[in-house]
Amino acid sequence: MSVATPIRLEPLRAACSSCNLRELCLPVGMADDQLEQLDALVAGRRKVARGDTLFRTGDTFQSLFAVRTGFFKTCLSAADGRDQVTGFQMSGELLGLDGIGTERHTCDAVALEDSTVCVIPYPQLEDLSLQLPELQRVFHKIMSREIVRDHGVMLLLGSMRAEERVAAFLLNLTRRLHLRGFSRSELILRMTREEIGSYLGLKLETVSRTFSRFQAEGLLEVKQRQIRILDQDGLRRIVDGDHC
Amino acid sequence: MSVATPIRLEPLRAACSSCNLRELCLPVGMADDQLEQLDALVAGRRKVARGDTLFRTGDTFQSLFAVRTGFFKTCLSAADGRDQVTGFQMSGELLGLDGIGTERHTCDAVALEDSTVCVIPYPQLEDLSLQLPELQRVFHKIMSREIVRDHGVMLLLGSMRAEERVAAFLLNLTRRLHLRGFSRSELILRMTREEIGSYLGLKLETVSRTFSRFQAEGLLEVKQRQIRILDQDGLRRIVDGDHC
DNA sequence: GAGGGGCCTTGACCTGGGACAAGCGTCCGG
DNA sequence: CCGGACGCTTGTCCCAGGTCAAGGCCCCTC
Repeated sequence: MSVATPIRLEPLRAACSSCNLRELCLPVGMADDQLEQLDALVAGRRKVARGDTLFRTGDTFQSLFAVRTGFFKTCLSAADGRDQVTGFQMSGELLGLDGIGTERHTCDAVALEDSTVCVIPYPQLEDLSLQLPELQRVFHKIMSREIVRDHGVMLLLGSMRAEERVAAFLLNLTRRLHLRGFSRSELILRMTREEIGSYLGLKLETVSRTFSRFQAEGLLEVKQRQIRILDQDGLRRIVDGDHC
Repeated sequence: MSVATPIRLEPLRAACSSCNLRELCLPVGMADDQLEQLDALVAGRRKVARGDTLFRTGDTFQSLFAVRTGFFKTCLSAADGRDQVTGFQMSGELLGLDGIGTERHTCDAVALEDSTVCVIPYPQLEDLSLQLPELQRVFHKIMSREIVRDHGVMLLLGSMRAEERVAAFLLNLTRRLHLRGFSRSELILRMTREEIGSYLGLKLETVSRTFSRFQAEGLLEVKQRQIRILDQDGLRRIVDGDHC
């Protein structure tokens, strides 16, 4: 019973060419022969247990990570202890782009459930993308989309009301989950109310109250972290500023 | 008197190699022979009069733009007319990175004073960066830094109080101006209170009141758009959450 | 230099969401 | 099966910042 489980040391061999995430991840749109070269690039997989960090602020930047299974948050901590969740990442999404500029990571990446990531050594990625124009193009697009996503979060934080923020958050999550084959209407939150609040610039009580209000209005069914969306259009109307 | 001024049609020839912004702009850290190739890349300059837009949401993306002289804002407009300023750009900074991902611009770029930009056709930039690893590296770093900057704005919008936001904004502006050889303590705002407010997630009245309060506390001297910073450390203390 | 239109400031009042506190559910380890 | 910890909900109160309104300043044009 109390025998320690041996730690898996052999790196799990990754293979983009046979990965079911290839349409969502770095390989998107690449030809088969190019995919083989990508396979050689990915250095292996790494498991990250729930609650553990994949990297933290200040760590020297060496690799990007593609989420294979599981769920992450990235968060910034200001000098005075303030904390800001800057994003939630699910399978197929890239972690670590923040580190390229300064060669150090500028945020913490924490697994919100047991997860695995593909490790992509950055120097090799740069080398390979000199050989594969298609890879370079995809990579630039991924970075650009991250910038656009961040601008969307600024819009949310800068000019939306609490209800609108929460509705936008739920719609965004379900959209991304749906792309991955999950239900459009049912989801299990992997993060606490406090983490949602930090991401949305709200206090956890406000998030909780907003969920309760949405439930009372028949938009949602909320049971702890299980959410069922009953009226997607209703949520959409809220996001589009229909609250008057 | 009423003779129409002829429009300058000949594209002003740009030359990164002799540009005094080369340490702040795309050419940062590149060798002389590489700079010559960059010169060939830059398609020319474009003037943008105060109030005019360089590109708008939905325009097809063709080029990046490096601000040469002047000052810009980028802003998002939500469906319901809400507006969010996502950034202010000054000389040496790149505009248009948002367009790479979708091949359309996702925000408007508006000149806040008469400005000139260098036009960098994006397909050529991609081609050239396959030839010049150094260019690729610099470009990736610029994109990554933009992501990090955006995360900083999220922290500001998500967890700072009005005073902290305004103080952080002023410090950020003066830091960037100082890099460009301007005074660390005096600046002229090129944007309205409303634009500052939009960027900081505040109403213009709040920005105005905060300026007045800072002035009353001896931190600043405010005369319309002319600002003189009297106590930089004081501002820094405010940003670091010293308000209790 | 008169008039007008942006833009900015300031005041008075109001409200959305924060702060604080109490209690509940659920899950986990012993 | 119990106890405790953590996360969630809900109530009450309060305040930072929003809203609305009234001038004031500055600059441009005629």
